[in-house]
Amino acid sequence: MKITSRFTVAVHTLLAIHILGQQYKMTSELIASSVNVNPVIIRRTLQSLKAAGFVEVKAGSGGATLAKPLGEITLYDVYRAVDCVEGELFHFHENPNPDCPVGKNIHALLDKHLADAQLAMEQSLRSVTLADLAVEYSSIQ
Amino acid sequence: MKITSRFTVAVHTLLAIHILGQQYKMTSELIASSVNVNPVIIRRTLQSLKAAGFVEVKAGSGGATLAKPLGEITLYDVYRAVDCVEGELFHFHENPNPDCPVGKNIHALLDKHLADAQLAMEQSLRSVTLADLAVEYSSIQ
DNA sequence: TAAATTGTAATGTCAATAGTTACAATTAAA
DNA sequence: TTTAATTGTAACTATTGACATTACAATTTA
Repeated sequence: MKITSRFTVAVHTLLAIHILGQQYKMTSELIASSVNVNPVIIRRTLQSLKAAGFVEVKAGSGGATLAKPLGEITLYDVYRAVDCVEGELFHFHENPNPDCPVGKNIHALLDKHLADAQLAMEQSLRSVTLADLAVEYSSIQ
Repeated sequence: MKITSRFTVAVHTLLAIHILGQQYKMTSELIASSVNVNPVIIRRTLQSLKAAGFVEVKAGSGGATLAKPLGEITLYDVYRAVDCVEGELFHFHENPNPDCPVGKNIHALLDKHLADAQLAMEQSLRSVTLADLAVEYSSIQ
C-alpha cells in the first residue's frame, strides 16, 4: 500500500509553475513533460489544485499560474487537495462481532491510537510549506 | 487509499488470544468469528504473527498462543509483521524528467520531508504496546 | 476563422485487497 | 489405529483504485 503519486505529482506541478512559470507558459503538456506522465493526468491535478484555490488555469489560451503565495501552501494542503487519503488512513475491519467482548471493544481501544498516528504524519506535512521547498531548490541550483 | 485492514485484524487477533485465551482454545475459527472474517484470513494473519515471533500456532490439534509478552509488542511491530506498507509510505512518480531543472531535483527536495512524515506516523505507533491496550481493555470492562 | 489548449468522459490495464473453496498434512483423542 | 478437528497453503474470483490513454467538445486568442 502506498499513498497515491497524485500527491508528489501535485507538489511537482506547483513547484514547476513557480520555477518555470516566469519563463514559460505552463501548459499541461509542458508540466507533463517535466513530471513525465500523460498531460491528462496533469489537467486533472490542476483541477484539484484549482478547486483548492492554489492555481488558476486558463481554458483555451492555456497555462496555469499560482493563485496563492507558496508560503501559504503546506504539503498537507496539497495532500488534502488531491485527496490522497479519504478520511481515515487505517482501514478498520468492518464488522467485528458485537457479541464478543473483544469484538465489541476493539474500536474503542484502537481508534484513538490510529488517529494519533495519522495526525502525527499529517502534522509533519503541515510543517513544510512549498516556499520552504522553493528555498531549498534555490540553494541546490 | 487506506492501510490494509490486515493491521487491525492482526491487533484484534493478538488481543483476542490474550483476553480469551485462558478460557478458550483460540482456533482460527473462533478468532474469525470475533473479527468477523473468513478463517483463512486469520490463518494467514497468524502465519505472519508467527513469523514475527509473536505467537505459536499448533497445527492439527489447533489453537494459537502468545509467544512474547504483550508489553514487548508495539503497534509498530504488528504493522511491520503484516507488511502494511512496503518501504515508502508515499508513492513517488517514477521518472521525472532529468532534463528539466525541476524534474531533476524533485526527489532531492521531497524525499526527506516524505520520510519525516512517515517516520512521525511510525513513531506514534511505536509508542503504544499491546499491553497498553490490554490495560485499557480492563478499564473499560 | 484557425490553432492551441483545456475540461472531461469513456475505456483499458494492472496490482492489491479481500473473500472463498478445497484439500493434504498434522495432531490428539476415542 | 481410526476418527475428528484443525492448520497450512494453493488456487481462484471479485472488487476496487491507480494510472494511462484516446477522443472530442468547449474555450480562448491571434
